[in-house]
Amino acid sequence: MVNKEEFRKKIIVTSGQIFSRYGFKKTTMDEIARALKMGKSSIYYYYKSKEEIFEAVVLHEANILRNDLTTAIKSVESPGDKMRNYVFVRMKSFEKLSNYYNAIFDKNLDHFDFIEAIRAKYDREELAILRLILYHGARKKVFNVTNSEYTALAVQTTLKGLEVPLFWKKRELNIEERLNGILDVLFNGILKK
Amino acid sequence: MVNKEEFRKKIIVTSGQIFSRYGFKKTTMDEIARALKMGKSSIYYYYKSKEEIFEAVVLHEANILRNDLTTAIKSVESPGDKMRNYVFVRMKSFEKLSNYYNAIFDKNLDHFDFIEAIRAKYDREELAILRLILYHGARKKVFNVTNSEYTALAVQTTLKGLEVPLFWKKRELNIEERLNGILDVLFNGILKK
DNA sequence: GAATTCTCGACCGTTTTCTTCGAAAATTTG
DNA sequence: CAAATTTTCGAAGAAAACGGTCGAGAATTC
Repeated sequence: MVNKEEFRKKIIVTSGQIFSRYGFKKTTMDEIARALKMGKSSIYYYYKSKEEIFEAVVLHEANILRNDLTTAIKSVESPGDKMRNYVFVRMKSFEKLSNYYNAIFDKNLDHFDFIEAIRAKYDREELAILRLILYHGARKKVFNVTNSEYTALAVQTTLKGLEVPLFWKKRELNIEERLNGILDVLFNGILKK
Repeated sequence: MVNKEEFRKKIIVTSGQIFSRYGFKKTTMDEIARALKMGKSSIYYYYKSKEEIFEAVVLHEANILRNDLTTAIKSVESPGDKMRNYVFVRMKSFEKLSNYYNAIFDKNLDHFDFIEAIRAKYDREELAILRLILYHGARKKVFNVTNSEYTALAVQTTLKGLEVPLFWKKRELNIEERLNGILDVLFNGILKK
């Protein structure tokens, strides 16, 4: 009884690994059960469906992403580094998460509107973070930003643009290169000369 | 008619990408068809079964591996570099190929003895290559090898040992580190002092 | 315009897959 | 220890997915 919540978490972590590798549809309950070394039916004692597990996994993963991002920007001082760290960690994490999306956009997007909810929430949070970074950068006279609100939106749009190939093509290997290029442009348009 | 062989190749390349990502079982004919932008039944005009496609893919991939290996050892001069290149390219390729094996060793190994045949053939070829590298190294007085035959076998055994975790564990991230360590040991036991 | 090559949707039989259920372990409680 | 509760599991079902077939019809070649 004391370990029940703990075991639910173990299920999330374990099945999360499989989901991230194969996506929602291609991951079977048998696989999850085997990975947990337990009978398949036992899982239904903790979660009532495959979808419920998936939901919990995505939520968990989203929280990890949030955490990674905040520690990434806290780990450096200068606004430029903060921005660079944020962008890199974000895109790296999305590369990992892209499998979840590929899983969903197969045909079933009807039932998975909870993902859109998470997404919307994180869009707002991201905007706030970006705005803060930009604002502090402007205060420190490192960035040349008059309206951090609008600029944050522009940056976010760019980042979303980077996500697109992650959905469609399976592997665009030059993503790191592209990131550097975009950061370059971003900074040279932003930094005080 | 002129493009038929060409199209067969396109099928191999495309489905090869999917196989390498999801393995044999999790790859569906519908997916392959969708990726090729063609009706599922049309594929059966070119190949008569999923297994036949898979067989062609593995053969194709094996040839690419052979090519990569020969160019890798031709690209450098010194025996030490040749050996190092060979080992690295081989292990990198096997990491990519490991999905095929994971696909097969689910439960169905009965029907896939053609893989064992390829494997055996490449074992022999690999032995020949290793023997040659060692032999030339010894001739150039860089390696201290008296019997290149036996030493080649020893090296091959080590490389096979490295494959094992690729089968069982999905991701052993420190494989590159391990490779360096093994090469270190190998060279320090081989190089003339 | 006939013959051949190629594509495709509809469909079939089988297998896979998610989920349920009831009963048996295992554990806790009285 | 025995009753009560919690946790595990094998068997089984209902539905979906899957590999593969077939015949008809485009598209191309002759």
